[in-house]
Amino acid sequence: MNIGQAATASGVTAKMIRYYESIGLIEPPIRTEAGYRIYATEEIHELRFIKRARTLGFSIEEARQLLALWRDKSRASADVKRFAMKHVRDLETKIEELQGMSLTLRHLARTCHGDDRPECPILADMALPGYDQPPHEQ
Amino acid sequence: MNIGQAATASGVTAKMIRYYESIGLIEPPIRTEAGYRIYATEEIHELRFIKRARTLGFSIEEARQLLALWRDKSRASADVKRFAMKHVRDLETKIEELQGMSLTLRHLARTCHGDDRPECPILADMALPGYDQPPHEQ
DNA sequence: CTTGACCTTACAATGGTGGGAAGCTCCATA
DNA sequence: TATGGAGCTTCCCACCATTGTAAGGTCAAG
Repeated sequence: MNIGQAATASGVTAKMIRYYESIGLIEPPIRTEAGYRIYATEEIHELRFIKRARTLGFSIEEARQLLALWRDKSRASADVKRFAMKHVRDLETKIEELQGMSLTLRHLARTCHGDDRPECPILADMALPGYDQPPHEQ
Repeated sequence: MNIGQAATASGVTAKMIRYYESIGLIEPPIRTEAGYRIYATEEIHELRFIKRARTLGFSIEEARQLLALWRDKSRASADVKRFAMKHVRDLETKIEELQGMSLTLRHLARTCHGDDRPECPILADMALPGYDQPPHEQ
């Protein structure tokens, strides 16, 4: 199985497979005489694992740690669960941030007439001072 | 007002002010004889506007468009509102993506015992095939 | 044997931001 | 007045994850 087939089978582009190899996320595979990378089922599984981790929003470094947990057959499932729940909290923090932005903008938009006239509280608000850092200086 | 004071007044770091200038987001300010950038109240307002737009999750290119709308005193408020609501939809799409990830991980974590034993459905699931692209090949 | 698809490496760009080096300027204090 | 330190200047590099491109080698089908 060469890199193109591995890409199709795993859902990771050939480009990214080479990149993951270059950063040591996956082991360099054996090569043909001509220098072509050859992947076995085992490697495809790893790539799929990585792909799935990325889809779930784990960073590459986190995927690296997950891979380590995956390979370590003797680690406690509690370790994995802790790791996963930490990521869930990270995701939810991010979600709350975005919801804050969305809500603020919705509120602003609601007060905007949205007609031919130029007056617009959205832009007016954005020019207001002291919004990003609440005023708490000396 | 030099760049450091402008940074403090606007909440945008000096570093980023120079960057915004370099990409043409703000106009190059006048300089002292020694080459120091000098900012007036007007520019501080623009920087604050940009900062606020970024805080609300607009990209720099979007901030550029918002600035154009802001400067154009005759544009219809409907244009601004449309722009803002488009961004709200973008934000909500992103939120849904993250919620999908979070939910999936929560479900997986719930089925994981989280004890000393190594069996863990979280990692088992992540190695499963055909998850990221639903199976619809030939 | 040619052609085209695929492989190889290497380098650049993206979006925002931070970090740092090397050199100049300003201002206060000794 | 000299000195020192803070702040300014430009320039280049790093991050993360991914994509694009270019120049060249290889494989398989026609």
